[in-house]
Amino acid sequence: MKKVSMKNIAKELNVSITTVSFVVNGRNKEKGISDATTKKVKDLIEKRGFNPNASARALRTGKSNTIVLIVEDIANSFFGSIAKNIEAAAHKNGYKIFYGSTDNNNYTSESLIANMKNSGVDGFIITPTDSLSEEILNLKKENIPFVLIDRILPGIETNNVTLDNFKGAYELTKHLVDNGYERIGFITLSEGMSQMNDRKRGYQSALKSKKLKESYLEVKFQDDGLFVIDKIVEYIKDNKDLDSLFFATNYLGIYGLEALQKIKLKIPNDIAVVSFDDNTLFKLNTPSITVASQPIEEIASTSIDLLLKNINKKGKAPQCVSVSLKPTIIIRNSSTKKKK
Amino acid sequence: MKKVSMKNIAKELNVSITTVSFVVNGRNKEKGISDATTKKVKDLIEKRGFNPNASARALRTGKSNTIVLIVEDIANSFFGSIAKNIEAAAHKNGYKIFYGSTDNNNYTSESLIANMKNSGVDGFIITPTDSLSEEILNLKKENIPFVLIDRILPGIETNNVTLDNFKGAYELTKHLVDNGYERIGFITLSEGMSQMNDRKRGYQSALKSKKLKESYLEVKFQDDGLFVIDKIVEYIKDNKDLDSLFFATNYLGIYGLEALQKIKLKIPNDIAVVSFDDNTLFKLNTPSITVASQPIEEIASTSIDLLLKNINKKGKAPQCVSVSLKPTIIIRNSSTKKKK
DNA sequence: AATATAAACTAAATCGTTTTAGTTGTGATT
DNA sequence: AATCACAACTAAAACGATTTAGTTTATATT
Repeated sequence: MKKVSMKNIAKELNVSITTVSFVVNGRNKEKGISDATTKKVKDLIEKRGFNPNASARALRTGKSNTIVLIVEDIANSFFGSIAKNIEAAAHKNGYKIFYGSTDNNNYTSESLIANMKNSGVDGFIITPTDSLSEEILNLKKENIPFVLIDRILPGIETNNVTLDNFKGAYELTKHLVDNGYERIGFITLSEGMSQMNDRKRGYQSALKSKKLKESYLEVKFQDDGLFVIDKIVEYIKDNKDLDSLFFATNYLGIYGLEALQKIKLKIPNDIAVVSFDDNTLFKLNTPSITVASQPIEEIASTSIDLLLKNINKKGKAPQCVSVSLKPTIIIRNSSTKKKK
Repeated sequence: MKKVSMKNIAKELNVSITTVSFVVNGRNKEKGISDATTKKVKDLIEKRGFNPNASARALRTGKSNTIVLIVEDIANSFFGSIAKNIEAAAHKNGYKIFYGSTDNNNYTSESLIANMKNSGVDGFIITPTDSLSEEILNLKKENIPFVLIDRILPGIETNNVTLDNFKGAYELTKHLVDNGYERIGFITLSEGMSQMNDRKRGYQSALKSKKLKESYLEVKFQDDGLFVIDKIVEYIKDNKDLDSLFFATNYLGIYGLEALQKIKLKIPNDIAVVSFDDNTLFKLNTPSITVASQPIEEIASTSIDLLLKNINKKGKAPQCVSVSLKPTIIIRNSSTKKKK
């Protein structure tokens, strides 16, 4: 059961390794290998079950047909779905995918990128953490193709595909306001990532037009779930005048539901709820939750397309393209008209 | 911005490539490189930002520090969480992870494994589809380390870590019976994967001791969600005597909740519900759903440990070890005592 | 002075491909 | 008979590491 290489095949057939290589890569016509020889080689390859060694190929060509997907958390349904879609497209195009979760930790992100870079990957799709600028600039400098998703690094020009977070948050807030809610609490992360900032701006902008007061609870991404739930409970108790809550991201929304369950507040009569990001839980919850939903398939397909385009034109002018996709507001039962 | 290789470093310092290699791999003491030379090399490596080329290394050593994780569906929270935990352990041990989703499709699984095999990966963690025997036997024959998770292939001895599915299903069914339910519908997949078969046997065994009648709905994994929901609705309507439902896997449970919502049946008064696999939705649902929960961290850590152990003892007697982990029954409000 | 021992280092082969710059042989053209 | 064109093929370098089997130099031992 010894390894079968081009060398073996060539020797057994009394042809050169070059010939075998040409046939393997389908360049036999182009390179003037006769049909007879081509067939001979193909047959033996089939018989011996030969498969080219990827490391040797990558070493020689400098191309590994591998891309890296770095997300915040692969166990989160939003990123899981993105990963699923990106995977499908990648495999269809002959690429394999390394993945990694950052947990929004900057150090993790850095070492993830560093490690992968050494592995000679062809490109990156990255959900950046907020202080990843240096690593990202390095990627640019080294001319390694990459695209940022979900959020960007302000001040750095890159390929990126994001959501129009401002619009989503504005419309979600506007929906609450239109339904008569006046004290809307905004629960978000304290880390200053661009998508969160944009959502905050959207919320603020919608309030400002009606001259309503802002109210915030900020938690850390790293905080333990139970701790976050307690924080939310505390926040609600400390702000009795709140008539509605806006959760800026899906897991905050889920923690929020747990918190409200814990203190037995009824949605929407005691307090209305809206959240960013859709998922099955929000759809099936009693009551179902109003959300700003992201076009996951589109995010995935756009980003992988963009990356592959960049990989293939390697060397050419590395133009940066920014894609902003539109959210869909899905109105459900957690935010029905406020009863006076 | 040209590539920096050992060759460059060596030339610049007037030492041999060998010396550089020894230092890079921390074998300087062992190989009798003087402290002065070692420092000199280390300093320049730092200065130039040298990183060894992974392809060259893999080509020469036959080891790529890469493993493959093949799951049913990375977007499913169960597999997403497994992936997250495996990833953490892998990275800690210096391994990168390729991932792939099979969607329970045999052809996809096969080509996934074939592709990855050529990439010279060090090992596999696989959620096998039901007719993957040939590929798996090939892996054994080629002496490539792998471990099966979640389910096994009957008749093939492998490394594997699974749940005691019989026990979980038995206890979940027993719980329903103890609470007075007598007509329990079992909703499962028609594909004959081992974990599903075991769950079915557990259900049957629990019914048999009380001489209760069995009742089944089988759907295909590939079926569209809306179609499955309709099937469940139809099944309930056709079997008016059902007083409870047992969903054999988490997404079936979720479809089940959608179906019950659609026809406005109240849990547990109209019909009780239990499901395999826990998740946030089941916990937060109104009412919360009774489940058999799998020890995800343990599944992940056990399987990666087992795989790494196998990779490291390569060549040694390839003993097959089977680990069966215990489920936890979490009793919630969807299966309270039946009212007569 | 010859020899042994140890410390510090290195030349070159090797892994399995791809690719450049050929070579060889044959038949047609002058 | 010499030249040319073309088809069919190939030798060998290169990619960037690891590793074996050394070599060289200095010091200690007889």
